[in-house]
Amino acid sequence: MSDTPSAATRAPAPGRAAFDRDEQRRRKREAVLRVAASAFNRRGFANTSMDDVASVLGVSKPTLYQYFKSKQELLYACHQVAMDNGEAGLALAAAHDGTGLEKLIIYLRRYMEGIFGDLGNCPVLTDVDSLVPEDRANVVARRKRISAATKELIALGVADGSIGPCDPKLASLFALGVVNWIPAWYRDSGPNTPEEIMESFAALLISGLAAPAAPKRQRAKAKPKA
Amino acid sequence: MSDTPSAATRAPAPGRAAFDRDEQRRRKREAVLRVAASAFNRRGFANTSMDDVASVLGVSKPTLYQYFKSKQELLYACHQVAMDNGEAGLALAAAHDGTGLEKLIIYLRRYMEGIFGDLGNCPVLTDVDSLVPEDRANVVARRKRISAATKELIALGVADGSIGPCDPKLASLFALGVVNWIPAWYRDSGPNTPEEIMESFAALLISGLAAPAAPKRQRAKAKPKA
DNA sequence: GGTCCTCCCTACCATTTAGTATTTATATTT
DNA sequence: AAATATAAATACTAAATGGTAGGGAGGACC
Repeated sequence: MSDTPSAATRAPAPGRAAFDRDEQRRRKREAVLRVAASAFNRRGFANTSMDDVASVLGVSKPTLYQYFKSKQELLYACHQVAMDNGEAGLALAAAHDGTGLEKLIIYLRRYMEGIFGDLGNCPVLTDVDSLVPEDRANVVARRKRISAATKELIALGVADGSIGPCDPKLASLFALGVVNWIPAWYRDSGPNTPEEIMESFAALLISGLAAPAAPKRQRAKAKPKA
Repeated sequence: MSDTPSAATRAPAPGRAAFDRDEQRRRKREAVLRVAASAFNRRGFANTSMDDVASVLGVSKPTLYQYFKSKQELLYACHQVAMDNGEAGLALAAAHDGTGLEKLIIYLRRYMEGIFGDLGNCPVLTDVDSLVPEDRANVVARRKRISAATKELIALGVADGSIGPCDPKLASLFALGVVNWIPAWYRDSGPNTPEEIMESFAALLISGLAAPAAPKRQRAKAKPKA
């Protein structure tokens, strides 16, 4: 106590220790999120208890509360990851210089990659109602922007002739439905790889949306079965 | 009061009174199911309490238990209605004499009609886990049959040339995803009528699946918006 | 009028589960 | 090595909610 242990002694590398700790903490937090997302996705948000999540991780429930202050925050984080994927796809599409249809497919591919990714295998976005009102408003608004951007992409395609005449609003709901429904049936142990699925779906979307007289009519080389 | 209005008037059809009672009971049961299905669909099964359902109907909770022995039975009934719609569509498709693609569209249209119908606006089929094990097995098995039939319809179309080469399994997941996702966004108060939606989606599915060189390449006469 | 029978409601119970208070172990710093 | 801060476990609280028991109101039939 003769000397207050503050400044001089902690100076050498006080930051690194803190950094390592923070890094570990960050990783643990992510592990919690990953497990929770997977469980929420498989069994539903309300059907998954915090004890369930904890037991999968081999820890006890209060531990989870060191990383997320509530179950709802966990759900909120899941929603954000999913929306991050959507926005990443939109950014990719914006960066690509091509037709509206091409942009749309680039976007949807990226979005699907997120869905298949460990973390992005995120909760069916249905459960907006379980969120805290403030978070809900946030999620709804952000999702609305993503939806609108999807619609705009399709409208662009219709305008430049790469997409056949259609109602962009309905066409976007069509495309997003296909993609959003994936978590409902996809299982890692299933017969198809994410790549096969993305390939097939992209091809189906392309042929579904492409303008009838489109110059290059792509179709995935499907494996004939019989 | 001199004459009890009972006997004479009731005598002619004593059975009718009983019938009316049963009929009333049946109607009440249906009302419960309708309200519950709507609530489950909107807010999720687990987020909807029996008190919620009861209060919408203006009755008390125990009353519900006169028509359904448990909340899970209510969910089971919802699943059955949805599957009834699917099977009705399959029957319609089987009765139609045409290409695989035509059959598929007939089936999916009927299925969508069910989804838009008051009652068929049924719970996202996701919540299989909330069912009693026995019911769950039943639902899973029946759904698997419907899924398989959908796949078969597509395989038929591929075989007869009305549908382009593709993996029938993935194509069926594609088509069912579009349709199953509808309850997630459709609202009666929305801008589009069920007919418009069905028309658009059918057109998108047709052009998405039809064989490239298909003789009659249909495209819905979309209303050009601008 | 008396007796069912049907229906529904007011409590109530029991279970599940989100979240917390308190204690114990672990690692880091001086 | 002592001290401190962090992390995690045990044991608990409180609220929500599925489901039930028992009673009361009203019509139907003798």
